[in-house]
Amino acid sequence: MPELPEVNTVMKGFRENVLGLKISGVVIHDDKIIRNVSREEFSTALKRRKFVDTYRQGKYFFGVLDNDQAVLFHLGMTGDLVYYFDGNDKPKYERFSLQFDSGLVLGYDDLRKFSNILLLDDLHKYLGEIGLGPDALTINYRDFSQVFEGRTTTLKSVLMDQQSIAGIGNLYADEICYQARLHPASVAGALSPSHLKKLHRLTHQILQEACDRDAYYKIYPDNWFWKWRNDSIGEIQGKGEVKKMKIGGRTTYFVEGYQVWVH
DNA sequence: TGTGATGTTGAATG
DNA sequence: GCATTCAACATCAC
Repeated sequence: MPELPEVNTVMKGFRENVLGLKISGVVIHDDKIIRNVSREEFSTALKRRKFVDTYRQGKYFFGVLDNDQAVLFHLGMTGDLVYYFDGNDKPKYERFSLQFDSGLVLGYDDLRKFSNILLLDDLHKYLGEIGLGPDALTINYRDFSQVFEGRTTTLKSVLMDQQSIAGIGNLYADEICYQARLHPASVAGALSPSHLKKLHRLTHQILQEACDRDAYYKIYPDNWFWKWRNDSIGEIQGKGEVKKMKIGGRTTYFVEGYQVWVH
């Protein structure tokens, strides 16, 4: 689920619900869910503190504490934040929860446990260490086009490479390729400046529109590829047949003939 | 029933 | 260095 717009929406909810509230308790159900410190260290660090800010780069979002430490919420494939007052509303796969003075509980729900939850002293230092690329919403054209230079892999693989551009996952990569009318298996380094300009513009546009709609795909624009990107594979009127293939190990949908293969 | 696929990523391999 | 594959985990659809 979570690519940049989904993470941005989760972060918005976090800001609206818990910013400024004092943390009164921490409950950890799964010992491995906090990856870099023990459950005791995590609890001690958070108790009686407040989140005062958030930060996001790509799919990585941080809650910043009032002592400048930060908690990374990297949601993996199935991570989500759930807010409740009544213990009966606890999500099914809650791995840990934070209790606030107001009685509100923030539950961290994660079925598949691919998430990365870290307690960090310096979030920007951490981002440097993992070499995360510039955020896909704000990357400028020069940086964007540079990451394609000399690359022999596919267009889609570069779009999804978090060290090149942070925030694009499987679904939005397909959407960008479709709207750019470029085949996702096009050779990245073979794309012309006009292709790259179009890709850069669409990346911003698509992710921004998705963020504006709070990643609620039911209200995505009608002309998006989104609704055809499923297994009831058919024909898009006047464009071509919807096909499926593996690119970079990921299931990829595209419209044959409509999306030009540059190589 | 077993098999393969699922939005994430990092580590291992070629 | 770069590109690709697999593993981490739990569930679901066929």
